[in-house]
Amino acid sequence: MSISMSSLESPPRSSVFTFESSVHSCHVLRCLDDQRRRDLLCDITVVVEGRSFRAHRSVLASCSKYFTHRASSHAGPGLVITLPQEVTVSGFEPLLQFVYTSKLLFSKDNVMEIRHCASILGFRDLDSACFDFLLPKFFSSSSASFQRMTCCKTRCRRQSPGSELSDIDTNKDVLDDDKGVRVVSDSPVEQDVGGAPCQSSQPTNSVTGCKSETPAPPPEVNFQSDTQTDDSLRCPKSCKFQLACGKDSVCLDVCIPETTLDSPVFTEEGCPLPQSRSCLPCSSSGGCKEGPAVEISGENSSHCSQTQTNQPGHGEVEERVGEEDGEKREAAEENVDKYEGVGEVEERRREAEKASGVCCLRSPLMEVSSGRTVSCEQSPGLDEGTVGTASHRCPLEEPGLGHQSPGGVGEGGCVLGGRGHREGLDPAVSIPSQPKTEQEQGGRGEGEEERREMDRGRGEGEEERREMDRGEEERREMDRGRGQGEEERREMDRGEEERREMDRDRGEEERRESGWEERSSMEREVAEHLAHGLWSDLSSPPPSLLQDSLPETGPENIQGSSSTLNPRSMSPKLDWLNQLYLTSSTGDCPFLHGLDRGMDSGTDREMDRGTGLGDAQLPGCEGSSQSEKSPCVSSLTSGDDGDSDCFDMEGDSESCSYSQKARELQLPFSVGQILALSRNDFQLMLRHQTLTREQLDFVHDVRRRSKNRSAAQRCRKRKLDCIHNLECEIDKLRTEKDHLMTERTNLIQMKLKTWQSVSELCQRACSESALSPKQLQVPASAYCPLSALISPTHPASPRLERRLQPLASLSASSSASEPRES
DNA sequence: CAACATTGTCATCAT
DNA sequence: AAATGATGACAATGT
Repeated sequence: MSISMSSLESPPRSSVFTFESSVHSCHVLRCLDDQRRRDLLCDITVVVEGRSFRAHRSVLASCSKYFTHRASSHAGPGLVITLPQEVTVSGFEPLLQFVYTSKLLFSKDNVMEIRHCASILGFRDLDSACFDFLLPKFFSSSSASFQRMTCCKTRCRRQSPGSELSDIDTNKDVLDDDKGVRVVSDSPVEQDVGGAPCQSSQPTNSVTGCKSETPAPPPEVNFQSDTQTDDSLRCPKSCKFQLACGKDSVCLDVCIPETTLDSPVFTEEGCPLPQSRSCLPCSSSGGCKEGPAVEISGENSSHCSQTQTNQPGHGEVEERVGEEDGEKREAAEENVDKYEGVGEVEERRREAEKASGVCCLRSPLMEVSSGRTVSCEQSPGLDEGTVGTASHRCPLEEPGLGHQSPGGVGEGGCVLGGRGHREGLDPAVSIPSQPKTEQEQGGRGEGEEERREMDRGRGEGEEERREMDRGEEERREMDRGRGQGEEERREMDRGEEERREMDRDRGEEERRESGWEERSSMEREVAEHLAHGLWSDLSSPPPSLLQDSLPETGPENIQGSSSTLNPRSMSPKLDWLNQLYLTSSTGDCPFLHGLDRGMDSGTDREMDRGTGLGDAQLPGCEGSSQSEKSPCVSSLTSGDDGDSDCFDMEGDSESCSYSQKARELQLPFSVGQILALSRNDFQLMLRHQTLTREQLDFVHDVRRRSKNRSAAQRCRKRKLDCIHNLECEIDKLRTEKDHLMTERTNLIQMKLKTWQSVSELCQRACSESALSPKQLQVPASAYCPLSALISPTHPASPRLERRLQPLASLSASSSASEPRES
């Protein structure tokens, strides 16, 4: 994210904020690259095969052990380093570019040289990270090998040391296989060889997130035996995953949007989470140092990266489990990764690249080291190699991308930076801001739309979440039933769509100017979607805290609305709360920096409506900083552990009475906060407040009632749905019964005819064989009792039908033999 | 005013 | 042990 205000590391109640700019490092590296190209401030000359390359020694040293050693041993300016003969220009040049852009351009022709050079020069970020994964992909003729994940690859290497590279060496002839190159360079969606290291090649059902068939993993990959492969690998509902997510909603948010965008989810075992889990490049090796993910194709890399963060076995990041805000921030960053590579533009580029057979590898570590280390900064224990956030991202991009994007260093960072810029850091790279009209037209409808998006994002691709989405659908139906301006809302939704269209157009233009052209409108939508989806859950408290504090705060407080509405200027008593907001508010979200405005207006109004407090009662609301608000999704959906649910304040009277009581009790926070805070935040709030027994009881009472209220609503809705489903079932069964009855009638008629023909045949047989009917009846009775002949309409028993069959065949044979006899 | 629907709340159980 | 969700039951309110 471009801006994040974190204060977790600061002691509670002390309003210390940290400004973090994730675009800063991106800019730095970009500038350095620019300087290198213009030979500005370069202090080292690298000679390779007689050719000189100017660069900055510190930059080179930061990426290469070789240069670290050589450059540090030479103090003066004008250092000239002649590389060993083994290092070739074709191998070194891409590496140099990689150093300054974090993107590695390579083709099947020079990949080995690059790797060789990287190995010689000690490129930490590339050697094991990239080539250990990449080369086998290039040289493996088996598509199955492409389904392996990076982490697994690393693990496999450990399991069977040297197997990979030796395979490479012995299979160089496969290098020319276009398949390999294409795979590496392209999106794996339609390919028989999974380009992404972290998933199988089979697209999954976009709804279930599961695929029907799971190709057998390559022999050397043993997912089952891998220590990383626990239940959480296979089960999206695994506790571990949820723990890592902080809440399941996060996981879902993370998982869903791809499906929403028809971007297939690749899974390892048919479920989306395994894939994400299995994408952990670092966890397997206990840190990214050993093997940062070298992922292929933006889409899937994004899949992986974004979910990795939520994974428990995530190296050092795992240690931060429990630091919710850190996770939230991290998850948000990962959303950017997801944002990356998803888009038509990139798709086209990949196709073009596929044709050229040239790939571009972006190093996650470079990105990290280049700046997107927000989480890192918050986790002092993380070193460069273990920087969790970006180390999961190893998208492979086409060369054009790198060139076209000035912010080549760290796409994700740039994406974030874009938003960050938009928030004032650098208008030059801004994404078009939402029109002001958005706020006006947004209102309820947009809030609803955004919420739907959030819920969509939260729900698709995961069964449980779908359940919740259904709940949301139900809730919407309830809303419709209540006649809450559904038409108007649709109108607003349409308006929102149009606005987005306009935004897209404008955005394309601006992005072209600012070097963001690789971000398609679709990608941006994805970003919005993700941001909203994720942030809705991640930051449920802030909006409520901000907004719901209003009803609670009396006129006296409203007068000092600046302090009431602005969490950063709230009473010192609530400083810790400020931190709470800031660490999980839209301010953290790179997407929402540019998106929250319209949405917030919608949610504001929604909340206002819910609380029965309109704008008139909230004079400060309009003036409050938008970035300080984040969407609060009032949802009846359940399933999350209560961390994400915002309170649906339906009961105005209750809320008012609560507010009155709260005032009487002199609660230091509002009822809205009580209701809207997540469980953890709520407990945190209570912990930070010294409340009397009465106050505590009240707070818990209010919270319990509100939760129960929404639970009752859900329950009733479910019940109604159940009834409806049963009614549908009854109808269906009725229809089936009618059908069966008709069929029965037909069968009875057929049976009657059959009996008639049989009796005729019997009679003919008697007459032709000159037997008396009695004589014939004796043997025939064994098969065809007369009673049945007399009343053929009587439901025949299966036994009777069985008896009839040989008789019928007998009759048929006899009738067939008749002509011969005659 | 009765009948019905809706909604909030409580009690209880399960997780 | 506490918090939470689900659900049956009851009461208040609205239609």
